[in-house]
Amino acid sequence: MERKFLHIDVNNAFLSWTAVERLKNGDKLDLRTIPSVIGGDESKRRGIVVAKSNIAKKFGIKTAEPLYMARRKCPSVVVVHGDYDVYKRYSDELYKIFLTYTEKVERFSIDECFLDLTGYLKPNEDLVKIGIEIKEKIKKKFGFTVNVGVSDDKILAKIASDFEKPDKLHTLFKSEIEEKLWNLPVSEMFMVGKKSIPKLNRLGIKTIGDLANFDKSLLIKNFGKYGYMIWKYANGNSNEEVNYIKEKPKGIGNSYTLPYDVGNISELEVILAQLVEKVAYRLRKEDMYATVVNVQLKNNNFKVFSHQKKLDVRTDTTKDILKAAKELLNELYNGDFIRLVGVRVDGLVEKKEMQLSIFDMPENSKNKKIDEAMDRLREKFGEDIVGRAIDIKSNIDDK
DNA sequence: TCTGGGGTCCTAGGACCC
DNA sequence: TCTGGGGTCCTAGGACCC
Repeated sequence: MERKFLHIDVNNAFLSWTAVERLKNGDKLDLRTIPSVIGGDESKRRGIVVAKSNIAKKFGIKTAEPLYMARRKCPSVVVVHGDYDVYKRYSDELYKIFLTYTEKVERFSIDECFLDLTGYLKPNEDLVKIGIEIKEKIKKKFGFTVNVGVSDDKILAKIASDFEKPDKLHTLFKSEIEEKLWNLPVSEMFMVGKKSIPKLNRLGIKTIGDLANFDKSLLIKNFGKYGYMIWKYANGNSNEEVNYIKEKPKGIGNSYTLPYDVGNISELEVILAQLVEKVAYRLRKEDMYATVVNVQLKNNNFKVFSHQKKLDVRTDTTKDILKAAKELLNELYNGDFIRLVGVRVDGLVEKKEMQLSIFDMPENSKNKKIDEAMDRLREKFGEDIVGRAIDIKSNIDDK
């Protein structure tokens, strides 16, 4: 049976959502009508462009570039901080709308969903018409726009939604790829990033059509599995399914860019402890145990290095994770001036009643009680109630 | 007034085992 | 005393996505 996929992508999501929220709260200025960006706090060295208005884009401002560069391109650009809670709320509302069309909705990111409507359409319904209906409904209800990609292949639907923006619906059926996809430069291809472009170019691959028609085994020889994947995508044969059942995370991590470079391990350990608190809390909220702990540092030259280790016993306690993280930090730290510290737990496994006995040891139950008490404080007063050393530090820095 | 943060997947090399 | 080969596990690093 012919498959029926939609990919729906919010146009300039963080910027649009912030703009709509501000209008709702009585603001007269629509950020979408001026050169504006969502950006981080420069005094805390988070000064990058997270999202931009279409007008900002016309000035050549790019996502992820430093704000000072954006200002150089457009001195009058308005920079606004983001609000993740607002974004989460709009994302949830969208998801609810999509679920009225099919239960097969995959939340690919906070502002993108895949819908599988195969077998969900009545005989008189048409996939494109449904796409238009969804698009118009969102615009009317919320006041922001989306792009809709329509295809009989999941990845082609995603590529289609990336065509001309905003507020557009595009089809890219397998039968249309020669005409609509293959003439585009290979740099436009989903999953082809800036490291792969020159490598592909060196093989004579300039367009997506070149990629699709390139010798498969030669691509595999040069790029391994990755080569096979992008070759399939370019030929419209991803054959991927919409993963509508929410998967458990495989790893959980937090990282922190320090407001100033730190060249001293005891100061790093303070930050490390804060990050472990956060990561361990999120791990417990997922009802999972970690089997691997990873610590990452970035030095003042932006060189990233990391160490990880497998734990002897799976755990979800702050204490165990901190112990491992400290050991890793100590073997990792070489005296560099450090810009960023990160902590991740990996190899996550779901909690099962079975192993309770191992964790009922006196020492463990004590740690558990501490963690539970802290977690209750977090639930009650918000995450910031415990461990505020990071904030105190940056406040001092602001003075 | 220099470059965020959260993820997933893959690869290469070494250790270790049979 | 010149040394294969297959397999698994672990670690470090990198590419890509939003």
